[in-house]
Amino acid sequence: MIYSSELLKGTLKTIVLKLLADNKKMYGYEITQKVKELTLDKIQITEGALYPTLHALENDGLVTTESEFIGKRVRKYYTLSPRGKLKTKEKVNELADFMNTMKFLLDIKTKTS
Amino acid sequence: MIYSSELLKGTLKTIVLKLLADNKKMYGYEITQKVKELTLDKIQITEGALYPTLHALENDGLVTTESEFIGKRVRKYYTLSPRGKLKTKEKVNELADFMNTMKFLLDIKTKTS
DNA sequence: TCAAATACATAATATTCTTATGTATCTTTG
DNA sequence: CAAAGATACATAAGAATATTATGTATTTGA
Repeated sequence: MIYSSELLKGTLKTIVLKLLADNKKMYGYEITQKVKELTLDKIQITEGALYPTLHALENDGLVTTESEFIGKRVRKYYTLSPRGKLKTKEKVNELADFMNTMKFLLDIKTKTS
Repeated sequence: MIYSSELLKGTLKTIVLKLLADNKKMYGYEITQKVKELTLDKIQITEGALYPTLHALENDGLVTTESEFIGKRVRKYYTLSPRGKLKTKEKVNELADFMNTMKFLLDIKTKTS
């Protein structure tokens, strides 16, 4: 199963931040592969979604970047800034809370109010 | 806490379908209030999001409607069609699965691959 | 009586994704 | 050794789905 695309909406930024928190330093393509691997292909981040998201995180000062040459090809590493680390905790907590709320909503068997 | 707005994206349709599955017959305003109540004000569905969603469900044949007059004011009830019931199960299962995957992603402590 | 709540709806705008396209290098395999 | 596939970046057009604003109207409660 691959999830219908709308589910990812609103969670991509949090996923990226969390991966950076766990892995210190990652580059874009690596992030797509890591997510694909960890989710057994259920979540496949497209490049058209990822790169703009990474650029937005950089503009917001949540990550810093450093480019490295691997042969002749450039590779752009992203690292969380101190503010990025705080933001990650907030976003992860919020998403965890949201999922608990959703779990409750989806399990309710109440027939009347 | 009220969740940042992007989290709701992609889950609204599922929430509405699930509520209709549990309560047989509901009208729009009632749905907004029920969600607000069940989530302790954490999720507040806006009318601009809800009504187009309900209309889309109707166009897709997932719900049927019947209007009723309460005094001089109209109230439009929504009920799941047979296809809507099937669709609800699919969507709820998919979202539950997605949340498990996200839970795993957010909990991982792996430092390297 | 007048504000707040109930009840519907739509339009303009914003956000955030998909899909398509572009460029270029590196690696594997027949 | 050529060609396909993987690696690696990026942006633009379009779609989907929400917010915010606006509109209409009735009912309720302080």
